[in-house]
Amino acid sequence: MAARRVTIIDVARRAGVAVSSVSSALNGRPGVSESTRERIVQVANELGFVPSLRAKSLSGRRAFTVGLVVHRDPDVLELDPFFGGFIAGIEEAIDPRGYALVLQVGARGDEVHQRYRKLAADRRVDGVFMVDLEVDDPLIALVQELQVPAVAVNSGDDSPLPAVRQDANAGIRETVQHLAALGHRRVAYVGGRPHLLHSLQRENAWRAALAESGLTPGPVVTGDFTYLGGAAAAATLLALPDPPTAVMCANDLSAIGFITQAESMGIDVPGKVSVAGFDDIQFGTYVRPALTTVRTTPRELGRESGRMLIDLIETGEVDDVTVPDARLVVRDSTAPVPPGR
Amino acid sequence: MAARRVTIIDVARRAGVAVSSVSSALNGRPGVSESTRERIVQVANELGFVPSLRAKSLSGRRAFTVGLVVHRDPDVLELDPFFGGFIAGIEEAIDPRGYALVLQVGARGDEVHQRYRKLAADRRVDGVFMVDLEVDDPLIALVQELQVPAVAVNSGDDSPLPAVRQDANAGIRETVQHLAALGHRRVAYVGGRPHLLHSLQRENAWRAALAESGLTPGPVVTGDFTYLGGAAAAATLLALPDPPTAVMCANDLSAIGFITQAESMGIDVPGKVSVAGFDDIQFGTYVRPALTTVRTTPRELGRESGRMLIDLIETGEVDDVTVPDARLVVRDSTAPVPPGR
DNA sequence: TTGAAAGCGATACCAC
DNA sequence: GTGGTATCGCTTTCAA
Repeated sequence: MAARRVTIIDVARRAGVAVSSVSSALNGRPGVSESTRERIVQVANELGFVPSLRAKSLSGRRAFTVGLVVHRDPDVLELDPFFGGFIAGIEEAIDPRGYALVLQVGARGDEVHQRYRKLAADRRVDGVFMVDLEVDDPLIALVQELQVPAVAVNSGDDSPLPAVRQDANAGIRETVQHLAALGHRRVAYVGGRPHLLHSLQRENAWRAALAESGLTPGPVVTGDFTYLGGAAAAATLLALPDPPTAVMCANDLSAIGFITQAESMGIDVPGKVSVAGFDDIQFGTYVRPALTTVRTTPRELGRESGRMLIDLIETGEVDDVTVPDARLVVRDSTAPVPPGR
Repeated sequence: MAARRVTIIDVARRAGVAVSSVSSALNGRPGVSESTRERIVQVANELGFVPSLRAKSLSGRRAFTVGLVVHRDPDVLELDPFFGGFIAGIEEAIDPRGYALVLQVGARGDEVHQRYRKLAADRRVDGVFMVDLEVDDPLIALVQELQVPAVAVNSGDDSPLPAVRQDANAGIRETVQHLAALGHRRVAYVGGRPHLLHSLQRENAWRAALAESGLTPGPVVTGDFTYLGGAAAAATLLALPDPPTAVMCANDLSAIGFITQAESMGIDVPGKVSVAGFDDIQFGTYVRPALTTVRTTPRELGRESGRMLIDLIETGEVDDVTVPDARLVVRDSTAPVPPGR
């Protein structure tokens, strides 16, 4: 049988002080002389006192827990480069501060709503991360209604929620400039799931960058961030009477799908068409040709999000944060425009 | 400002009964007449009463939370086919029963130990999942010492912990039989990280299956479950004076690495060498040739693990469970042995 | 500065 | 059956 837990009362008794003094001493609150504090700390260590999280939660009205609801199909999750790093980053930030992460997965929209409602009703978490935000996402209104502290990841500039962002613009601009410098004038775009905010952001960045380079947008295919979507886009774009000489894809997975499809159509990459991705997944370094892409840093995003959320929970306010830009990584899937095009 | 929470006292007052009766009524405990129970439930609904999880935790000595500590590098996680499905499965099982999952990530061994210790000291979770078990894993002793209920996933047959297993034997036997039927006599093996229990299990299964088919084991390369490891194994095995005509890899990722390396050495797959993987990751269906592999079902494992862990927490004992066997999926990376070999 | 006592919101035991 | 109350282990007022 487990020995009875050492409680704050044991510490108080042993140190010959009141429990309130122990509490103040151990939580660094004022109201105890330095000498008693030292004695209390000493005794607490001797006794191996660990304050009960449950009791703290009940009396302190905090769960010391934050939540992440992943609105995605588990199968999609398998190929997702974001969450592993993001979660690791969150952990780095919250663990030292005594918080833990509750993770929930749900594919369907209504399901996700229910998760948030339940999380809030149970007061299981003190705050939540909002990722994969959609345009006019109803979840934003939901967490506001629920009064749950929340930080948004890569939300729009007009986010009503505190936000941490990694700007895609810089990386995409670099990519477009890189392609332009290689002589490409007809640059197509393979988008991601259109209602997702970051799909829009990326596409807008692409348009803006083209304009800056004095180019007009090439054909655009609406994709879905999947391998198969990228392959389908290749089938469409490369069958065009005047096919693009370069393609920017909304993520690496679709870029890889695009490349595979192109090659199976006998169209060489990057000989006939240059392809660039976005994310910098590991597979991008393994495929042939190795993928030119924009490197994002989910771990930094997670770390900053975690820090922000806890600051928000504990102080009630935080400033938005921007992590260093996503940057272009040039590999082998982009090359000078073929002669005669 | 958030309205004051509706408590059990409010419900009791409104229903004109004692709080203890409300508690009994709402938790389906005996000791209340059917009529008062109905009235209480009615009132609770009217008032929108949601019992406080925090108070329940403190008085009921349960956190209604279970933990998963992932002993892995976040970068590796990115390509891992297991956790997405596994976590989704856990959730399916625990959410309806009122539990949530705390996820922690840690790469270094001592770090992981500390996580478990902290989880236990804080009593943050009521139980934990043990995955990626190593041979003579010290974590098993740790959770026993810590007295934390735990279920082991794919542990050895002599596990001191309740376990849920998916047998790799059947699938690997099928694979070997498939290769044997194609005429292969010289079947190599590319292993996984050697101290991991499931690496051993898979290699043993391979040996046993070969023996059953009357074949002697081909060359074995110790891998590490990575793409690069698979590629390195190909470089080694295919440079042998008498190279194998077929290779079984400990997982799909290394199989894909193997294939890529083989082809870059000008050795056709499956023309010159057949390659089979293990896991059935999505990429396996995208690569050319599409990968012959053994399909595992992490989601089922998660679901059963979740169910078991909660049963264990609530009843103190459970029986081991075996989910349906991993099965062979034949695609294009395996073919008849080339003539003359 | 220190200590006593009132919450926090349930569960569970024990009278009646 | 039902109602009162001690208990879980802290935090936080408020007197002394």
